[in-house]
Amino acid sequence: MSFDDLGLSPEVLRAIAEVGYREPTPIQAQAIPIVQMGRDVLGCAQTGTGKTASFTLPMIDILASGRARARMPRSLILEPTRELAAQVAENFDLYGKYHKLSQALLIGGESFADQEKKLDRGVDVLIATPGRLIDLFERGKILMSDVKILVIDEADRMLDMGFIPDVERIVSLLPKIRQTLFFSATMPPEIKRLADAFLMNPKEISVAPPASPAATVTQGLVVVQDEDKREALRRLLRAEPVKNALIFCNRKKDVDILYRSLTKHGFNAGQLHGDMSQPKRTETLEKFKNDEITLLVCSDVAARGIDIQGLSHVFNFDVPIHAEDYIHRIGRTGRAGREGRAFTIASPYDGRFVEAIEKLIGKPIPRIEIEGFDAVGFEPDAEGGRRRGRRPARGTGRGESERRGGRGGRGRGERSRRERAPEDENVIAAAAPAAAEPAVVEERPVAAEPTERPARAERADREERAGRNRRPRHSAGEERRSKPEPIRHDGSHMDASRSERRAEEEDDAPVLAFGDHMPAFLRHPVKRPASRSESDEERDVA
DNA sequence: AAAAAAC
Repeated sequence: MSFDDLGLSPEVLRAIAEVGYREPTPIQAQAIPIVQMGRDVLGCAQTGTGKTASFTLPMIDILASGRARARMPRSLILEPTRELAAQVAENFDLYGKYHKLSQALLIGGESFADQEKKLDRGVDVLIATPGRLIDLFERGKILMSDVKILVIDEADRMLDMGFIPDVERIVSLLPKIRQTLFFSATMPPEIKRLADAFLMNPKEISVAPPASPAATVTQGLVVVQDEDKREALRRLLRAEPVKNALIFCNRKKDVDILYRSLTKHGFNAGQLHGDMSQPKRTETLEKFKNDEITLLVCSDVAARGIDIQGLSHVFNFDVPIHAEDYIHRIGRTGRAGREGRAFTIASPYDGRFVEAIEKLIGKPIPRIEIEGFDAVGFEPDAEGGRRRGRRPARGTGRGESERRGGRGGRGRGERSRRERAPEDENVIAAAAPAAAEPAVVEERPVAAEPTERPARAERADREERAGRNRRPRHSAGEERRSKPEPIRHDGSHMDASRSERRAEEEDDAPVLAFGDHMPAFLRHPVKRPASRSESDEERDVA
């Protein structure tokens, strides 16, 4: 099967060839002829299957004849997130290179003026998120009466995000006679109902059983104490052959904390979540795609559909609460038949969430071990109910750390190994991966000898920490750390007590006016407003 | 429990 067999125009074929694609993916092979026939499509496909091109390619040819009138777009594509909308727009640029189609990207967070100007000039392709589209419609900037093709992408996600009323409203504004392409990774009853309402005699296309991660993704899961998660992540990052990775957190606040922690530890990281300004979001994603940033800490804004060429790894710093999100997240890697690796860091209280995920994907996620960490199990669900706060009440932290005594994964790693029972062949020795390409973030293997913790290293560790505190805060912190920091390969920082680590974390918070000698009891992070869209700027000021 | 999306 080749693209030449699909009846696409020479112009589109030329654009495809220049991008380097030769063979259509299964969904493209199935959907393109149907779309060309003008039929409705109900596509059940995971992201990463080439879904976007399955509608952009034939749409370009269909729209090639005819011209758009002012404010009357000829086609409309609805996307759940701004990033996805932007990605689809890029797709039209790419494959529509030899056509003169006009397009407009209507998303929030950007100026109205440019979008209105484009609408006035007339657009063949309108790509939008629901909110901004409705806003512009209510301002009288758009007339929907000429829309011939409607695409609803990621319908299940629109449902999750509560966009369905908006979508229904938008669809009610469109002509009844039109072609509709409806895509969803899953088909819960509510989505089926919508599909029935929007589509006429659709051709159903299903390319991968929903809820099954790409077979090319190697998965692993490790359970550690909450307070050890960052350390566990760093070790994984150093042990794995990471080219680039998405690191998912469940909360925006934690995205920010983890991003700063990783940056502090010398990793080349960026962050992406919905409280950031749109320009910053766009810029960060661009940098990640250009490999200027290696690790992107993100919320679920990036969980679905975002297409990053050759993403080597996905890490779940938090277990996703909704099992489907697990599939979406790890589906960012292993795309287009490539290999990908996905690791999940669970806390002892995530048992039931992990269970739900394993039930959904129909198999257990292989447990891995991280050198130097004790194997921790899940707490029974009863206790999970009153999950301990992520940040225990603050004291000086001293008593806590003393009670914990010399906890430190190191020295007890050996013992943990006996826990491995059920599926030894599946155990991924995360700390000593099979020789693949070397890690970008860390070339040397993580310490293998879990025996003694040299006091010298510990002291150096403390001094280093203290030194960092004395160092003036740079405003250009990100640039300063563009290269991984080649320190502490031996995992000596493992034994930092929890209080030390907490202090380290508070170190991230902007501290005003106390200089270096602020008393410890005052070292609380500044309480910030819920919206932290300017967090980067705040940090620079601090 | 949290994320996303309009101002």
